[in-house]
Amino acid sequence: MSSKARRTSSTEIARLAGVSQATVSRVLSGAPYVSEATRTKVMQVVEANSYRPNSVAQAMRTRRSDTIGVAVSRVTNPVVPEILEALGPKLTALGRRMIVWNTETEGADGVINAILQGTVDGVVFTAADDQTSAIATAIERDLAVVALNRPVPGRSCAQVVSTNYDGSAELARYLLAGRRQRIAYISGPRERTTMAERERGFREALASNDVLIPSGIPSEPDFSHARFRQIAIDLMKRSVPPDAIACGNDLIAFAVINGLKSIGIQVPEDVWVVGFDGVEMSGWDVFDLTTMRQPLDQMVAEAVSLLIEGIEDRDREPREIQCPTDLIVRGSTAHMLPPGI
Amino acid sequence: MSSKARRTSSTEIARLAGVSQATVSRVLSGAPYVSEATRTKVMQVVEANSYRPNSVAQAMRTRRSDTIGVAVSRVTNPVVPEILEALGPKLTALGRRMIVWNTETEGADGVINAILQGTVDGVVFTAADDQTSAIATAIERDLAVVALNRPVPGRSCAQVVSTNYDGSAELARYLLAGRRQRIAYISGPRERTTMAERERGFREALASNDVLIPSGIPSEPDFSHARFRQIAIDLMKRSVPPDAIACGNDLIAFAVINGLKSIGIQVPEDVWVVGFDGVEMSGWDVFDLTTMRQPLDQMVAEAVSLLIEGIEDRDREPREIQCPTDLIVRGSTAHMLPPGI
DNA sequence: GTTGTGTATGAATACGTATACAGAACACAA
DNA sequence: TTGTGTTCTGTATACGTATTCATACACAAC
Repeated sequence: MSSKARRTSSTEIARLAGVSQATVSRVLSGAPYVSEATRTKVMQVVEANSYRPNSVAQAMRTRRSDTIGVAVSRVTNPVVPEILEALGPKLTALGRRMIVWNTETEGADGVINAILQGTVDGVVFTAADDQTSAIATAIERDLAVVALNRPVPGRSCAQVVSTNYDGSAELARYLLAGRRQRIAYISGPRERTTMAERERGFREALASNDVLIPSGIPSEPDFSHARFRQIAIDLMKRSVPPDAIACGNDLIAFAVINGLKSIGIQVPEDVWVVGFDGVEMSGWDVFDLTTMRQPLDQMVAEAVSLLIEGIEDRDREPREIQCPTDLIVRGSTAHMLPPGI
Repeated sequence: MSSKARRTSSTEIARLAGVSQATVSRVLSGAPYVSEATRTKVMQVVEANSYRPNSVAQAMRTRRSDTIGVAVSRVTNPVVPEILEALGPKLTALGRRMIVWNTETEGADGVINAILQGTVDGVVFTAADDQTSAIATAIERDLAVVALNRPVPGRSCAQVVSTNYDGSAELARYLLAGRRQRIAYISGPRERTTMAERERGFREALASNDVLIPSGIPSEPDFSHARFRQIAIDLMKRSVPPDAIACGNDLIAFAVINGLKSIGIQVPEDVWVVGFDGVEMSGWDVFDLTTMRQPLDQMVAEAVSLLIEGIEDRDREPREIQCPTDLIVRGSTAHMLPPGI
C-alpha cells in the first residue's frame, strides 16, 4: 500500500548506534582495532534492522562488483543446466553473484556491454557460438576470463577443457574393438573447437586402424533436434547402413536415438550409438547411452579457481587445465569391457 | 602482461572532447538542449574509446541497478532452462541484467542478501522450494516481485500461473473418455502449490465422475528421478496394476516411462501415461508424451510485464494473471480427439 | 537600450561505502 | 612531567554518474 523504502545506510546505522559511519564499516568488514564493546553495540543495531551494506556502493568504492558473468548457449543442451547448477553454489559460496546471458538467443551484446560497463569482474565463456568478439573485449579490458568446455585457440585466456581428442579416440577404439565395420560420425557445429577436436580425435583413431568411414559425415548448417533426427533416419535408409553412429555430444545422440525409434530400428541390435558428455539424462532407460563422461563438477571447480585467481591477480599468466574423460559403457552398445587404453 | 586498466570515465571523455562531464552525460542519456555540434563531437570520442557509462556508478546515482534476480530450483527439470531461455532475451531487450540463483542447491541466502543489499530491482520466483522467506523479505523491502509458475498463497505479490486446476481436470476427463478404469496419480512435492493444484484438479474431476483411484497415490519425501522410476515399477507390479498413470509434471512422467521401459511394459498398450508442462522434450519419440502444455513464452512475457510494472510504479496493486493450458495428445495414450471441454 | 525567452553549457552536488589520515585516550617507561 | 607506542574512533575524501542550479549567449520584442 505505501512504500516504506527502507533506505537503511551505514550512516543511519551509525547514528542509531551512536558511532561514526567509518566504525560501522570497520565492524562489518571485520577490521582490527575495534573494541569489543562497540562491535557488539553496532552488531546489535545491524541485526535489529537486518542491515546489509549496499552492494552497489561497495562496488563503487572498491571497484569490485563481486559479480561474474556467464555466457552460455543452447540451454536446451542439458550440459548447460548442469554447468549452471554446479557453478551457482560455488560462486555463491565465494560471495559472488552470477549474471547469465544466453548468447544464442540474445547475441553477444549483453556480455560486451556488461564488460565495458564494469558490471562484472570476470566472465566464464561456455560452449560459445560466436562469443569471440566478447572474449576479445574482455581480454582487452583486462578482465578475468575463463573458457570452460570450449578451447579458445590463439586467445590468451585461462581454459578448462576435457580430453576431447583423446576421449573421442578412445570411443573410436572401443567401437573398433566391438567389431564395428561401418561407423558414421555426426558432428555438431565445427566452429566449436570442442566439436572439431572430438571429430578429429575420432577420425584419426579410425584412420590409424585402417577402418573405413562410410561416405560423407553429415555436416549441416542446421543443428536442430529435428535435423539430427532426420540425419539418423537417412543414414539407416541407405543401401548399406552404418553399424555404429558416433555423435559429437549426447544431445545429438538423443536426437539420433529418437530418429531410430521412429523407424523401428533397434539399438544396439541394428546399430550402436555413442555420445559424448555423459550428461545425467544419458543414463535414463530410454537412452541408456554409452558415452564419454566429462568430469563436469571438477571442470567447473577448476574454472572457478582460475577465475578467482585472475580476479585477485590480474597479471598472472593464464593457465590451461585439461580434465580426463571417462568411458561409460551402457546398453546403446553391446556390452564389453572397456579397451585396455 | 601489463594491466592497461582502461578506466575510461565520463570525465575523461569530457576532457578529450573539450566539454564538461555533465554534457557527456547529457549526450549519452539523449537529454534535450544539446547542440548538434557538441553531440557529434562527444559521440566521436565515445566511439573512439568504445566508452560505456559505468553501470555501478549509474546504479549508485539512480538507485536502480537495472538488474533483476531469478530464483530457480531443480535445473534438472527442463521447464527451468526453458524459462531462463525465454526470460533472458526479454530482459536483455529491456536493458536489464539477470542474476540467477539455484535455491535448491544454494539455499535462499543468496537471494535474500541480494535483496537486502539492493543488488536487484526486482525478483522472479519460479518453482520455489522454500523461497518463502525470501519472498517475504522482498515484499517487506518493497521490491518488485513476481511469482512465475508458482502461486504464492496469502502473499500479496504479482503472479503468473497457468490453469493448473482446470488443465489437470481436463486431463482426468480425457483419461475417463479413454475408458481408463484404474488411474494412478503421481504428484511431486505437495508444498509446491503448482503440484497441489494439479492434483486437486485431477482428483476432483475423477471424483465427480464416480471413478475409482486405485489405492494410495504415491507420496514421497524423495523426489529424485530414481524414486519416481521405482514408484512406476512398483505400481505395475501390483496384482491389479493401473491402466493409466498421470504425473504432476513432465519430468515425473519421463521417470515413469523409464521405469516402465526397464521392466518391458508397453506404453500405451499396457498403460497410458500423461504429464503436465509440455516441455520440448515431451515431444521426443522416446517419450511421445500426452501432456498439458503451458504457454511458457506467454507466461514469461506476462511475468516480465508485471515485473517492470512493479519497478516503475511501486505503489501499484499486484496483479495476478492466469494463462490457459493446452492439451497435447500424443502416443503415450491411445489417440482420441480431445474431449469436448 | 532594456527586457524576455529559448537554448546550450558548466559548476556543484549527492548517492553509500571503504579507507587514509589525524586525533584521542590510555598505558607505560624515562 | 614528558615522551613513545598502542589501541580505538572520528573526519574527510573519492569512486563515476545524473541532475539541479546558475550562467551565458543569441535573438526578438518593446
